Parts: sequence; C-alpha cells; structure tokens
Amino acid sequence: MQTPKRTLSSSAAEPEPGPAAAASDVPARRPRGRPRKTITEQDDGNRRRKLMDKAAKLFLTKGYAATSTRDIAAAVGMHSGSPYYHFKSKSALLHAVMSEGMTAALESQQEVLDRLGPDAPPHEQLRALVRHHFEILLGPRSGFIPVMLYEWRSLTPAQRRDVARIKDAYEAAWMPALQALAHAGALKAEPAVARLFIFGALNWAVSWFSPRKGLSLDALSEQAMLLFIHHD
Amino acid sequence: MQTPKRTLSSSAAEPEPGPAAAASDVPARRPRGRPRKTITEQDDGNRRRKLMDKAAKLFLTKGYAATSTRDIAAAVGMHSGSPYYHFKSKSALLHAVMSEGMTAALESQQEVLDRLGPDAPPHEQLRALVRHHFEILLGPRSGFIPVMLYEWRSLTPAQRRDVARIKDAYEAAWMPALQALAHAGALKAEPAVARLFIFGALNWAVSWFSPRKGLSLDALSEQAMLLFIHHD
DNA sequence: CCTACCGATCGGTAGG
DNA sequence: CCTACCGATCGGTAGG
Repeated sequence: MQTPKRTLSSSAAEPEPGPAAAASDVPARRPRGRPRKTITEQDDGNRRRKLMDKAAKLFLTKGYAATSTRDIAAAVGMHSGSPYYHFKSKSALLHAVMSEGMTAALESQQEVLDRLGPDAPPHEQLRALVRHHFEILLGPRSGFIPVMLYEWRSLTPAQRRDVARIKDAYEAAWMPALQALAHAGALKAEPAVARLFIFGALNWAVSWFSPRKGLSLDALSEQAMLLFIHHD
Repeated sequence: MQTPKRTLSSSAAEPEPGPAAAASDVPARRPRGRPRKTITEQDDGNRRRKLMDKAAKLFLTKGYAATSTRDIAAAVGMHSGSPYYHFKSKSALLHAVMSEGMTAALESQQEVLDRLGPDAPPHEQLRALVRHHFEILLGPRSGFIPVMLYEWRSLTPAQRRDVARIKDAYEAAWMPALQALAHAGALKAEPAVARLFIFGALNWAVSWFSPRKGLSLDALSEQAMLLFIHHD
C-alpha cells in the first residue's frame, strides 16, 4: 500500500494546532482515510485504534448490544462521552471494526496468494488459505474478524452491504483452488457448497480453540486439510 | 422416557381451580416438570410455549440483549409485565429455550440412532446424525438450537454448565461413528478434532442456508458426507 | 395476566 | 477529550 498523496493545501509548513484549536476545529468532518496526525495530549490515531481494539474485545466477550459505550470508554481510560469524538455512533464503531478488519484480512490474504504464485498446486494454495484464515481468526493479532462473524446482525442493512462487498472478495479468492481440487478429484463435494462448509468449520474454531490445548495453528490446518481433501 | 410418578397428595379428584384461585395461588412456586393444566382464560402450557417460540425467533433475529421483554410480550399479545408470570427473569426464558431445545434434540437424536440399530455401518450412522442435525437446525420446527449456538455467552456461568451437560451428551453420541470411520480409513483427521470441525461446518449453515435456494436437507447432508468421508 | 410504576442504565449531545 | 445532562428504554415488581 502506498502512503496517500497530500493535497496541495495541506502541505509542509502547516502549524500544529494546539489543544484548544483542535477542540474548536470542526472535528466531525475529517478528510477521508487515516486521520492526519494532530498532536493533542495523546496521539489521535492511536486513540482511535485503541478504542477499536478494546471495543472488539468487549463485543466478542459480551456481545455488541450488551456492551455500553461507557464500558468501552472506561476500558481505554476515557470518560463516557469521549468515544463520540472519534466515532459518530456506537454503530459506526462496530462498522469500523468489521470494515477495517476485513480490509486488512483481504490484503494479507492476497499477499499470501501472491507469494505462492499462480502455478502453485491447488493443494498448497488451499493449505495456505486455511493457515492464513486461522491466523486471522485465532492468531495474536486476531479479534476484528471474529466480531464480524458474531455481530453481523447488529449492523444496519447499509453497513451490511458495505462489509459484504469485502467479505465476498475474501471468500471468492478461495474458489480457484477449490475448483481445481474438485477437477482433480481431491474434493468430492460441489465447490460452492464445500466453500460454505469449510468456512463454517474453520470459523467455528473461534468458539473452541485454545492455544494452550496443545494444538498449533499449523497442526490445526493440517487436520482441516486431512478432513476435506481426499488423496488417492 | 417415563411419565413421572404422581405423588400421593396430588392424586385423582383434585378440583380445577378457577381463575381467581389461580391468580391468588402462589404462582411462582410450581412443582418441577411441566406446569399442571390449570384452566385460566388461555391454556397455561400453551402460553408458556408460545412465549418460548416467539422469544427464540426474536433472539435469533435481533440477539438476546437487543430483544426487550416488551418485544416478546407484544409478539404473543401480552402486556409488558406478563411474561414474568411465566418466567422469573428474561435470563430464565433464554435458559428455558436452550435447555428444553437441547433436551428435545438429544431425545430425537437417540431415537434416530435406536431406529438404526447398533450394527448399522458407521457411514450410515454418520449420515443419519448429519441429517437429523440439519433437521434440528434448519427444519420446520427449528429455532431453539440456533439460539443456543449464537447466545451461549448470554447465559450465566451456572446456566452454561447446565446446558453444557446436555450438549456434551448430544455431541458425544457422534464419537463411536467417527471412531469407526477413522479406523476404517474413511476419516483421515483425528476423530475428536474432526467432530469439532464437522459441527462447525453444519452449524454454520444456519447463517446461509435457505430452503428456497434449491438445496434440500437430504442433498445438503449428501454434500457434507462427500466432503468429510473418503471412499476408497 | 394487567396496571402502574420504579430505579438504573443507555446512546447521544451541547458547550467548552 | 471532559462535564453535565437529557429523553428513552429497560428489567423487574407490587398489588390486584
């Protein structure tokens, strides 16, 4: 990904606004993309990210509806109204978690496929996709995608459509490998149905997998491949 | 299962209490088991069941926390406080849905296995279990088990332990078939891990299956078997 | 099962 | 980002 080009008007010598200026300066209307780095008492982008991280953790533990914006504020050391400085509603915070989580997952999945190259055997492509998906779901940086799996119904219809676009692209990337495997006789179910079953099997691991149970993500991926792929 | 023996004191000629008596007669402390049939304006057991049915539907659509007891009352044509005549708390209603749903599922699953007999080939046992599970999840009388899958975290720890007992028995009944299939070489993953993946794959269908999509529950079961079971 | 009600909590906002 | 606050809603209950 490239760093976004600065617009001409926001070029070099722009003075850093102090806290007072930052407060009176219409904060609701930001330019699109990452918020620009404004030095307030705490770094702004970090606060936004921290809100999303803690919110995701709480949404996953207690559920979106049962988590109050006060819970989230307290978890990051803010006062009750302050999350609304960063997000215009509780719902927008949920949407940001899912949307940015899914975007990052789609990008890292594409990197995995690119690294493997288009001529890798489909068996290896699927193994890499499975392994990467477990990393997204269960790895040390996980959290946003599991929220998406459990809180889909908490989105508004418009938000759902928006996140679905990214999710569809993520899932569509599995089809070439599945179709190749079906063609080779290593996958016996219809690829479109197999994809749904396979995502179910993997996603469900969020509800039972514990890294301390002795199973590594590599071993878990291997078990999944053994279950789904028929060797001759 | 046997019908519970009546205690001596609650024998034959007990008069039906009228509406007034039913209202003043400590309604919170019922004997265990099904409520006895007391003729009020509406039949009591039916009202309780209707509350559970509508509550399950709402819990599944909007989520437990986002469903108010007023929503539930309105859905069955009661006023706001009336569900508390049948359940001592919102949480108790959720628990009843899961507990009674899981109990019924365990019983009908056992009937399926009994009908098949202990000498049926493991392949047929698994197919029957899968088919029955889809019936529970997606069939015309479904609803309670999907709520359990999505609202586990809304239970109190004690309620969780209680429902887990039944759920564990339900899942344990799959192990003999899976172990036999593994032994015969038709299941390549470890049976304990395979069971978790398989339940995930099947349970996930709640989020995507639509009977109008042209796929019957029989065809769905067949696809699942093709995916998991390796024929030689 | 209805009526009337309570205390608590919630999402959100104005104003600084 | 904090302070102080509002209107709405919620789970639950007493009393009949």
